[in-house]
Amino acid sequence: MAKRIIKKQSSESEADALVANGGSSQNLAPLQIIRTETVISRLPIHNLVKGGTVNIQITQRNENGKVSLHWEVSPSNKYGHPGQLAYKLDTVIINRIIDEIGRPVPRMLKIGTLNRLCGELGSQKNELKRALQQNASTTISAKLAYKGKDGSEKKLEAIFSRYGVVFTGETLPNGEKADEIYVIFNEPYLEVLNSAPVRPLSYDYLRQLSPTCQRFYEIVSYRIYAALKYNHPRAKLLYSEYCTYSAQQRHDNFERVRVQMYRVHKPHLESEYIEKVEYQAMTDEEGKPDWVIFYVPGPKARAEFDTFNTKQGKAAQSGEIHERTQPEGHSLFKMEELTEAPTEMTAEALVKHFHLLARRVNGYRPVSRELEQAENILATYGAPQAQFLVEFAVAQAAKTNFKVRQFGAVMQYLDEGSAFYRKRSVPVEAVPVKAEKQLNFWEEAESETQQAENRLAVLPAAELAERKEAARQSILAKLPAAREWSEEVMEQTVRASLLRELSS
DNA sequence: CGGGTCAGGACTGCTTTTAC
DNA sequence: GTAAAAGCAGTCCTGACCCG
Repeated sequence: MAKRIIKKQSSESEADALVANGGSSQNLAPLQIIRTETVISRLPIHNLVKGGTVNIQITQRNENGKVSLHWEVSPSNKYGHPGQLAYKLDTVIINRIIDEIGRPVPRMLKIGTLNRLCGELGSQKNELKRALQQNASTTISAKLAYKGKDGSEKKLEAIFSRYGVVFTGETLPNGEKADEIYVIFNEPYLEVLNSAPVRPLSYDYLRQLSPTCQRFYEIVSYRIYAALKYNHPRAKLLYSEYCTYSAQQRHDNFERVRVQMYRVHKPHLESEYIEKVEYQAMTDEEGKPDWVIFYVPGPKARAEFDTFNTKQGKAAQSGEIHERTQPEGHSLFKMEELTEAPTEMTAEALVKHFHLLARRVNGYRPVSRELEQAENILATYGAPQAQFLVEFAVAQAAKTNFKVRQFGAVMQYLDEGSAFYRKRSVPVEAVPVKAEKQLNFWEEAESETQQAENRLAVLPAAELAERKEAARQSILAKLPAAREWSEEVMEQTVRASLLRELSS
């Protein structure tokens, strides 16, 4: 059986070829942009931390308690957990060859000789061979849903290894002797490679980074890209999720976190991919300390964004678009829940954004009065400013220890936030909240709100009416559109205002 | 070409020091 | 008091060399 080869510029008719030449005979000048699939590459497989063992197991449930994402990586006892070299091999060599070949990806890919790959990665031959064996022998148990590049709903439910390896001189499935090293993709992985959206990364940049810094770049680039696309000043990333998706150790002491992340951030700050890093303390659902990390994109990120949005990059954008259009309940990753901006800022999205930031409630279902309030804000201020106002309100409330619980509380900050928004040259900083303070924050919130409600309940009728009227006038002064609100919405907003007064 | 050995370097996590 | 940087120890990687 004759071996069929796909050249770099393969024609459509050749696309189903059994064997592809991954570039061993071609110039290996790196591409400026590499497009990688957006499903499996976002989840951790490799142990990038030296000196420690990692147990990669992620399970996420939706609001109904049903498993929406299961991801478990089981390395081979014989070859060990794929580490840094195996990671570089996947991201620098194999992903690049896949990108060069284009879609559909053939089942069998020629990746080169040990010597040449060693030259590319600067490694020893036996180490490289082991890295390939580690990648090939590591099994993944996955259950997840994703959106295909054609927009269709896809599922990945399988226990699989991504590919097998045939070394030089060994026998290929077609009976021939391998003249170089080949990887043979297994069906679940091949399906993802051919159906998942892709997203662009700067190949030159990721190549020069150390593995942990490269992984950070892969993770944060989604957020940076989104922040630039939607013209937001900062991108956000949860520390806990960074740790989960990079398989790095998670600390609960801020000094540890800062030092750990300092090293990860350093090359990106030096290269000006990131201009500024800020932390905001919070707690996760289990009450463990966590931090929202804000990143101000630097000139390099902007230049990258511009490149991706011109010539070569245009074709590679589908990935980042699809990641933001996951229908509710089908979100692949929890990481998406803190994305800087939904594709379209609807009233529902705005309310959800508020409850996520203010109360760490995921998948909140807005009630009608909240939707009405959000619609009013959107109509008055427009989507970008509306989102800013929500974030501003949450930050300002944290400053004064006001435990915002209802969307109506945002109304209190509209004029102040709007003034800040107009002076965009003056950045609104994240309000740093000490971890130890934050630990008890929400525990206190319940009782404080209850106390405020108790105070409200015992107010003399005359004083209550007076306070309500003052609050109503204040809201109307701040937000002329409030004149159009229903009585119920106005009542709720006034009530939120009074609770704030009484809890301070 | 594949594999083994080994000294030096790189990286990570943690602690301590320094600067403000 | 806090943030940034330096120092340290342990582990793993890297590159050179050698052998079959």
